[in-house]
Amino acid sequence: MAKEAITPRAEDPARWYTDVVLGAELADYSPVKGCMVIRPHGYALWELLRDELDRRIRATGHRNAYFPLFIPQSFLAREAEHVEGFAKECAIVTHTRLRAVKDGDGVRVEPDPESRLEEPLVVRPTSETIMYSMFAKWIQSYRDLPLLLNQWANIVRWEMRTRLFLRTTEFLWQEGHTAHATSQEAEEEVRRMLGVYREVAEEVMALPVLVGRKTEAQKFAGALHTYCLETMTLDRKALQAGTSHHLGQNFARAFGVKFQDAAGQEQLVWQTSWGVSTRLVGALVMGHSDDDGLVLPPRLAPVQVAVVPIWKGDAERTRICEAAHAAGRELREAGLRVEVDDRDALRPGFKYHEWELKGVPVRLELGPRDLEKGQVVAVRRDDARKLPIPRPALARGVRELLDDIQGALYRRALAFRQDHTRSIDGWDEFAAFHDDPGGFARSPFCGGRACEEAIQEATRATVRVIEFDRPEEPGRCVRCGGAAEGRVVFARAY
RNA sequence: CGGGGCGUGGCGCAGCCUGGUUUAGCGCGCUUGCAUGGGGUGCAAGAGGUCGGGAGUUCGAAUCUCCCCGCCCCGACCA
Repeated sequence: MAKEAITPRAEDPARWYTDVVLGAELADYSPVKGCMVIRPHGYALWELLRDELDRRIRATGHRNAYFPLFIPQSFLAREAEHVEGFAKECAIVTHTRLRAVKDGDGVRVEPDPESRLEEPLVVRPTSETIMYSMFAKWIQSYRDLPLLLNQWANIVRWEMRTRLFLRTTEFLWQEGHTAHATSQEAEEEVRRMLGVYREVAEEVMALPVLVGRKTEAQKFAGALHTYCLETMTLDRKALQAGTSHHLGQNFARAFGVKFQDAAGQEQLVWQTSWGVSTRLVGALVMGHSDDDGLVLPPRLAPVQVAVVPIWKGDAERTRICEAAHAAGRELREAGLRVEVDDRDALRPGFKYHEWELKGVPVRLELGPRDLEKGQVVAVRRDDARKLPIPRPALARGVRELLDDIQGALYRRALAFRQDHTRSIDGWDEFAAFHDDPGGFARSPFCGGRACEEAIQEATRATVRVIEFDRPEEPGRCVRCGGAAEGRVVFARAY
């Protein structure tokens, strides 16, 4: 029977996650600590996700641009909170040349002292500073506003502890940066883009998310306030899936991003920034996969359908493979991403496991018996159910199946989150909850920073989100008993 | 940065405590051939290792000692 390729989630969620990512060939460890190689299957997934996001970012009026990887060190220092937030995780370029030095029998290289830079360059941990230095140059008049830019880029944050996709030293992301004439316009922008993220998360990734505001302690360094999406992983932790910041005029002041309004008055712009990253791929794995490997929502699966021909002997092989390729062509013409697995020397069972490991939503089995009956046997990745589809209705049948799986994955994830979300008012129950079942605790919170720290100290849980749609519900803070306006969501987080 | 674990063919490990019958072995994978083919296929033949690095102890080191390096996991920090 089956060889155990993957550590069961119940046994060790951390290893399970790593096993799924490596086994599905999404990524691999790189020679550089904390960095990863995104393999073709993982990159294809990212590209599909990127396209979904990019389309919506453009549709909301933004244009793509590209700013440099390197930022003058002094730029980071211009906005006080921002420095504090990022100083501890920056990679710095100090030299521009290597030189070869004889070392015993061999040669080693070292930075050439002659090439030391006068001002070191920081490898961008995010691009606010370099972008806004340019905004200051481009924006003169209220007629130049709003400025709506987006950039697809890699960034580097020197994290102490990394995990494939969820937190890597270098990662890929999209960062939107906008400038507006009024605070209200900026606020609308911040919420609009959060809505875009929510739509992609829920409709494309089939991941239900909570949306709302971050506390002072959790917001972006340099922002007025931060909005976010939080999703629940299958080990019941919270994972921040996207953020959208109202930057106010903090950076405008620091970089002199000013415009003349219609009345001829000079004013500082109001700015926003928002981003999602390759972490979303991790969220996807953490949100749907099982002990057999990756489970992908059809809308993002690089391979939506794997056709596995089943034959006995050479004569049959030709016939069956022909039929399998014909089915594959038909599905491709219907706009689906299809792989026909006609590899010889591998038995069907092996292929089943392999495609399951890679998360392919639908597998089609086509053997002599099916050919006879004029059908194809479809097998769903999400619940392993098999159902025959009459050959003439193939494309329509598969499409419907994919749509059904997309919906089922969302509902399953939503039910999981609901099952592990609890309203908790008392401290003892609250403290125990995060240890034992774990999940999201909706609890009254006073909003105090010290209180939040004390809670984290005691339970390792933090405020993940103050939901937009929370009911007004005066109560007593779960920790200090002080006045609380309503409940916030607490959880341990990635 | 603290705690734990681990470095032995591509991957996973055994051997180490008690140094020498080890020419360093096993499973998986890989190559070739034949058979097989509706849930991880069988047989046969092969390729592949300076035992993480350095120094030391010893007649002799994968095995003992010291130093260094790297990786994974768990915490503090973070998208």
